[in-house]
Amino acid sequence: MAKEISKAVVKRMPRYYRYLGELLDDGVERISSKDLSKRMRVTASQIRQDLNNFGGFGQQGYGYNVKYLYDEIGKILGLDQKHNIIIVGAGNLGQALANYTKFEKLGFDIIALFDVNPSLKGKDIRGIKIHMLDELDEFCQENRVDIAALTMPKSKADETAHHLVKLGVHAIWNFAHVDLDLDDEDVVVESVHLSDSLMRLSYDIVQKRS
Amino acid sequence: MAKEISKAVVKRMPRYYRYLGELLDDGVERISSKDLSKRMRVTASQIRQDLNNFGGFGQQGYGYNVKYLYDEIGKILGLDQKHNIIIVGAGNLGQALANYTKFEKLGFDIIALFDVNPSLKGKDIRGIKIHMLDELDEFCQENRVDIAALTMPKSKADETAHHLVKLGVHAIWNFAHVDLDLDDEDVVVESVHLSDSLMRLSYDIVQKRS
DNA sequence: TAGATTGTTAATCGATTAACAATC
DNA sequence: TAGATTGTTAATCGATTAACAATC
Repeated sequence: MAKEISKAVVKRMPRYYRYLGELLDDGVERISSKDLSKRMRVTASQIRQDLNNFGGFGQQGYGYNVKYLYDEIGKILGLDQKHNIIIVGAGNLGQALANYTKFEKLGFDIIALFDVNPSLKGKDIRGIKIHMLDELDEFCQENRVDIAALTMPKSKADETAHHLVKLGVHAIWNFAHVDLDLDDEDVVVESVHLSDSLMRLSYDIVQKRS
Repeated sequence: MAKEISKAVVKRMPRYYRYLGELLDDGVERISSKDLSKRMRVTASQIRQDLNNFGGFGQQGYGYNVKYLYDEIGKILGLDQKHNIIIVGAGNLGQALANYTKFEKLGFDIIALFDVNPSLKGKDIRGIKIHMLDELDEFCQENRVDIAALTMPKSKADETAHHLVKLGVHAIWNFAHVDLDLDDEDVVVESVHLSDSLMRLSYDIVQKRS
């Protein structure tokens, strides 16, 4: 690729995608960076700068075509292709993710769950089978797995992550409360640390009081 | 307060807390910014700058006392006090959060769930009662509610958030996929947008391929 | 004391905002 | 055409890193 795009910019792209989706639903055909900036409460300058990292999607005097921009951002985010997800750890969080239909609409198909708990054997979530963990290797060999969501206790997360990488999984969505040590591996990791999020909220609460 | 501390710094504090907790568990008594920087893969300079926003917790020639620094960061994050959480939306995600015992250890007690679904009436999660939503007002009047976690569909989130603020809830942990419009309200909001996170992962996958 | 390491100032780097020529 | 609005360069702002005097 030409130039590396900064993390700050990438982080904002899903939000653009969301707002454009809403505009699309509302039947809005075109929007200027100025109007979008009002809705999103960011500067118009930032919107134009951000988008121009990826290409010139607008037109002088007109603004941006909502449908076109929505689709282009979708492509940037890889939403024009399907992704198969497996969930490793079929506890409450894993099951909650499997029940979430929103991801499917974005092209992310959850194709299996895995757990060590024998009481879950043979069960399924919305038709998505819960496998025993010892079936993981075979499953990964027989199916394309694009993303593995890690929803098991943190003590098992690092080990499992390394194992998944060996099985050919190159993307990990990490919900365990550890930083996975995969720096040398050919893998991308996105972590969701719920308790970190809760602590930030707690910090803001304390600040507001004082 | 003297000076506003930047969001970037605050965002890193939970991570420091986590690493110091691990060091504490490992029986490590003191650590230098240099050694911590190696573990955390950040610069020592950043660690010292970050911490000095809140005070001088270290000692020249010695480093930082792990237990002391851990406790101090805990105080900064408000973990020295208890927080009562209610979960509004007792679907899969809400139930998953209620089942998560980690939060309790950090001082966050989930005291009730609420839902509109009558089939959940009278049920409980680990002894935490699921109430019907029409009991929300009364509950908030009779109990101290510090944080409301919003785990309902996004169509109801904004309305519910406003209602909660009216009931005296000043902190919202938002899991709905919308930006709550509470700018004029005296409330702090922390959002967890799971699909945004998934899209960022997807972006990284596409990038790695090319 | 001498070595280690902080707290803090200065330098660098990157990200955001402002401005405006290009152009639809 | 005239007005609107982009794409892009320049200016500003903020965050990170480097350096080092202070001091345990």
